[in-house]
Amino acid sequence: MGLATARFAMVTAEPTEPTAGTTELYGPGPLEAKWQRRWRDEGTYQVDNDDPRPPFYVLCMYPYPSGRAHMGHVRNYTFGDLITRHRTMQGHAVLSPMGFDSFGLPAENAAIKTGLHPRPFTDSRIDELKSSIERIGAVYDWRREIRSHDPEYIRWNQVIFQRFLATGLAYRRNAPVNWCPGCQTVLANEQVLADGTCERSGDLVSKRDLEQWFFAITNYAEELLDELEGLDWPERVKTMQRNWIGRSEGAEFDLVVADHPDELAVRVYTTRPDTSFGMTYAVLAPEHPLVPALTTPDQQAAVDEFVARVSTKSEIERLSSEDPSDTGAAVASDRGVFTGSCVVNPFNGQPVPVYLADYVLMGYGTGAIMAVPAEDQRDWDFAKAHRLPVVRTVQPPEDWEGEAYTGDGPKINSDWLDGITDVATAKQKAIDWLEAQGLGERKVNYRLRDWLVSRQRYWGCPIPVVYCPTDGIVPVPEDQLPVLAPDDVEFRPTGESPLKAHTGFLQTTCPTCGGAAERETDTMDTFVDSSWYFLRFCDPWSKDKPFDPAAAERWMPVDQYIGGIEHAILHLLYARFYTKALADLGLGPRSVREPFRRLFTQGMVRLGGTRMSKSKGNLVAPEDMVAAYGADALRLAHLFAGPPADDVDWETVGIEGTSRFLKRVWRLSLGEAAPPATPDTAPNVDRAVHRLIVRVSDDYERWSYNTAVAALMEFANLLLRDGTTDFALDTLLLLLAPMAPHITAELWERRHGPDSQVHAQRWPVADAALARADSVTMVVQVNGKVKDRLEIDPDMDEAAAEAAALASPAVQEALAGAAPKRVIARPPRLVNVVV
RNA sequence: GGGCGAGUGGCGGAAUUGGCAGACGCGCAGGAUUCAGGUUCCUGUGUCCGAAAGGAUGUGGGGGUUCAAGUCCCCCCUCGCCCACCA
Repeated sequence: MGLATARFAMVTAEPTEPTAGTTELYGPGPLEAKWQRRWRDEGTYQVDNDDPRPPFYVLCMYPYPSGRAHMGHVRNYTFGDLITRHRTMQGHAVLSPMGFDSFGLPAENAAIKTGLHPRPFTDSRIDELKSSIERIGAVYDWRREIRSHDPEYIRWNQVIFQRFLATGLAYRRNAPVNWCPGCQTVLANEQVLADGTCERSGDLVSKRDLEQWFFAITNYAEELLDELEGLDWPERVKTMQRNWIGRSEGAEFDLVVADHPDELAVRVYTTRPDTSFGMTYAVLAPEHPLVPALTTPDQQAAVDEFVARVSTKSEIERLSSEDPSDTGAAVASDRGVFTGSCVVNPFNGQPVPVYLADYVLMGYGTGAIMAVPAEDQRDWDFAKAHRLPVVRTVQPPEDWEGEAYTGDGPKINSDWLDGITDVATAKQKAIDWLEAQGLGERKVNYRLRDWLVSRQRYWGCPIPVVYCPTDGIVPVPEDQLPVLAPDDVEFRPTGESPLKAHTGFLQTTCPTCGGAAERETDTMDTFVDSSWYFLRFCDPWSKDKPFDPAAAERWMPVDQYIGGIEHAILHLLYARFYTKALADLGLGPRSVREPFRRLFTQGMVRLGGTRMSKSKGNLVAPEDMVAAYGADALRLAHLFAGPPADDVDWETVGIEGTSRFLKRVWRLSLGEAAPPATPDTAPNVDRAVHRLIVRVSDDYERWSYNTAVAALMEFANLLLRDGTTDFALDTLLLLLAPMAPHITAELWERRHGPDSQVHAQRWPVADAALARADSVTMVVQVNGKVKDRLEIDPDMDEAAAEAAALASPAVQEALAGAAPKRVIARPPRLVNVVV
């Protein structure tokens, strides 16, 4: 080999090169259309449930159909598609379905604005998105397509709901919700702005108690937490879920109300039972049911005023400390009020005053706490504002300058707990004592709350129940499902579901007694639709049940799930809950308790530093890029831009580079860019091919597509220098095929004839012996500075490497006669001579 | 306030186990081909000194461990994301 030879070969090859006029230039347009048509018409990526190959399930989170694809979609589906193609080449039966999360607010809002019914609006958006997904060459088994608003999908959604209802997993209860007086409807937390106003009407949102539907996800809190352990998910996502579930261990016990005619007790929850001797007051949530009983006549006016004020605050506002005026005692003092009553601390028999405060939430624990200002900063601030005493029960370190001390330390001021030197032991002892006295018990609490699933919206899956004056809540029998919303409704900007005004839908008969009854007009949260679509994909043709558990067992769990980090909590948690619940109900396979074995969260596409989005008006249309450079170049540009998990800024994505590379591959493959390798260069090219297979295969496994593309570029440059071989060109096409599927399909066909398809080939395997170079460069350092580079045998041992290094003239010169103090030989990479 | 990341040329990034920092690409500069533009090809491109050979320096800042640190440890700075009164 050698540069001189290669250059010479280039020069001699020149006269045989076709002139510009006869060279067929790389023109991605018609070629990509040809292959996309063929994949679709031949059903290349359709896969049957009885396929004998080992199964592999790859899934991108199904999209909300917002019209033509944007760059985020392109990035997402490029990853999914290349995995589908790569795993297929590795011999798997790859299930790669696609569907659309087609219910939701935007279509309904558009209907209110334009009068166009959400269905045609949504269907045309789906068509647009679907065709632009196909235009980037992403392939799916379209026979399995799911649309959330499909009546068949609605049917099974409702069947599952009925099973949930029958087993108590779905229930209806009064709950404090965000109520917008302007829209006359309930809002999701996400629809309430940070300042407590409605995102649509701008009105101040208040809290209201309303009957709502819930799913008892908290039944699964423990399992949802424990089974995170075994999932191959990004640590970040697992941590977010752990925090969201929020397990805490502590104790619950009663505080008896002092001097009260009735025998009343307030139950409190604490994670720090060891600090009980430091309790100097107690606090109830303003909504606590004992508030009326504990309020004394002289405090009545103050309590009423306080409760009224808190109820106008949204929960978001209450839990937020973003308001800068929220710090300091002056403000804290109006965040609570004395009830006039006292409760007795069972640990020391002392009465302490009972307050109401907005920092205590009815929805967590028991809605009441014992307050220990010395060991809780919130209690400290409140105590200071209300001039309540502070009693430390843990000795802070000598240099402690803070206020509440929450760290470890010896117990003080705590009677029989004094002398214990650590908090953990004291906690256990305090709980043991409570249990022995029959006052309370050990208790685990979760921050996670039951899932509020009802929405006062039209464009969603109807909740299939009726309300009968005699029979109460009656589920619509399964043989009458699906309950579908009527089309002839009027969309008006009242904020209320048009179903409420549709008497034909609203008025019905009770399935039990046959009397007049009213239908539920609420629909389900769209997160319900996305909580089991991946199971339906396994058997979307099922006519008698949501899906066949055996079919689901074959494919599930999803081997590779791909989506955005924005779904790290809600969607992924709900989907996990559904999978467990369906398994327990016998609707899903019992062996599958987790839906997604491996999760990848890809980064966002930004433009000029901000997130690309329609509302920001900074979209770069992928179609323009596809038209100018082709889908393959666009896919490669996304892959090459950086690590898939990182955000990318479209401004820095160099589609020029990947476009140039593909043109080069085109000319190389057609024998136009470089001549065949000579007997001198061929062995080197061969070794490079084997090394390339090792490197690129490894990069695919570890999602390092940017370096895989770099390796392929480097290899193409090598062929340009050293000449081509058939083996080199074929391997280049095979390794590139999942990432740039069109150009590789075309070039493979040209090289091997119409009966051979690149995507049907097996993924190449390197010969380790041939991948081995027969000489490698070893660096020789003196005191850590590079003095020489030696070409050595890759198997050279330490002694030989040391000898070779010391024999180097450059090293001898650097040593200047001095004897080496130490020689560190790490062949074949490096030798360091220390003087 | 808490948690998790990240900081490497003009830019995106590479360095998988502590072992030649800057692979690959963009951009830029010079050259070849071309009537010209585009395309394609070649050469150069961290910074400083130097005509060159070569030398010095260099991964946010400071310290440490090591023959050897972008990588490990400690402190600090900056940026990003998530959770934010959960008792």
